[in-house]
Amino acid sequence: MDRRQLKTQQAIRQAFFELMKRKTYSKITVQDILDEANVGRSTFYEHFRTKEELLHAICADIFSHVFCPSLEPEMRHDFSNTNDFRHIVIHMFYHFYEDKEELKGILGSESKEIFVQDLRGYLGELVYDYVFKVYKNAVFPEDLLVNHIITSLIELTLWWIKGDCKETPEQIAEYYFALILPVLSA
Amino acid sequence: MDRRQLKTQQAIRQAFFELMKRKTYSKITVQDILDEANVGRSTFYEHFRTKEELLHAICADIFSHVFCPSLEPEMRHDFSNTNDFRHIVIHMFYHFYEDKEELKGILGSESKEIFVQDLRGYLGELVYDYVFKVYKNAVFPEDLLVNHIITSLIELTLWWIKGDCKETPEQIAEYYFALILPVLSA
DNA sequence: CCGCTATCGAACATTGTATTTGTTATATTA
DNA sequence: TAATATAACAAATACAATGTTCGATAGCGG
Repeated sequence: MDRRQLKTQQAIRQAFFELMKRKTYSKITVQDILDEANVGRSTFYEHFRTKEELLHAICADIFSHVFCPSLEPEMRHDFSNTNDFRHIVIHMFYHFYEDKEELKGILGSESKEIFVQDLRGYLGELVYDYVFKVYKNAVFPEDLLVNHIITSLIELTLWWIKGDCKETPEQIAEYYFALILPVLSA
Repeated sequence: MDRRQLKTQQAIRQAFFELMKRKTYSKITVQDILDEANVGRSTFYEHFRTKEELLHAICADIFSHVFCPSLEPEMRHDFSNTNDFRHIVIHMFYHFYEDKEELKGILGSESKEIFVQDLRGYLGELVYDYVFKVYKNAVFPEDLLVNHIITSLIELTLWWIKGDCKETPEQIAEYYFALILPVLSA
């Protein structure tokens, strides 16, 4: 990739994070980003169609580390050992901890919704596969249960990051399974 | 209140709901509302400072029925009998069922966030009081638990309405407590 | 070194918000 | 029912932000 493109991509992303320390997502204008990143107007629009597309790209960056397929080939699509899912969750929390500062910005404003929406996408299949290895009873409708398991994970994440990640990733994972396992084995 | 004011208030609210059947919240412009409601521009701004303020007002309308203080004086601030909270929840689902159509519109677009935010406000104290009548163990941090109980209620509501309220209010309430009671008495 | 292309920046069209102003219509109350 | 208050209205306007276009310039890779 052309160095120039790379440079502006980085400049824009960095500017975005910088601005997020000071302003709320919806208050940040494209112009703000251009000024902060020292990038021409038309250049920005050659890279991203809208401000929202930029945010999606940034989320994708984050998730590409979190849900990296290559790093954990053996723990995918095999939940015969229930611990695999536990490992993935812990792994996720570790990565979120690394991106703590950026995430605090994103989750502290309207951008939260987009982040959550994207995260839901990634967790969807994953949780679905998991739940039906563990879940035996037919107390709940399938999708209600899956929705609750996903939602609980997401909301716990939000709570954790909002509170500045005081607990360790392992501790948070413990909390998570303490919240959902009683339901799965009701 | 002046009949004229009442009339425009109703016209605006009704126009809003009508538009929500066709468009997403963020796609609805003030102009759309003016046209649909047959109301002058300046008139609108004499009633609401912004479109968002209108939405808050509409949410307040809905919640005023749901969390009506006068209707249930005996079941407030007394959770010595745990069933009181159960009744409030069922009562809530009943009202949401009545407002089903409107809620589907609101929850089906960006307006969801504002609705949820407002609902959180109403549920906050209520759930807090409830949880610590029931909860005995010190497995979770207080606010984590409260957050989870509130969130689960909200997300279950969203799931239910999105799915067109196929279950009865009582049924949904059952699901809710089946989701949270195992956690509270872990 | 040459050709390709990314960047620049200014201008522009567009859309939407919110305010202001003066006029008209409709309530309330005396 | 007449007088007073005030709500509704239309039109004009300021303003803020988005997204597009275009010709010139500078930097990259082969």
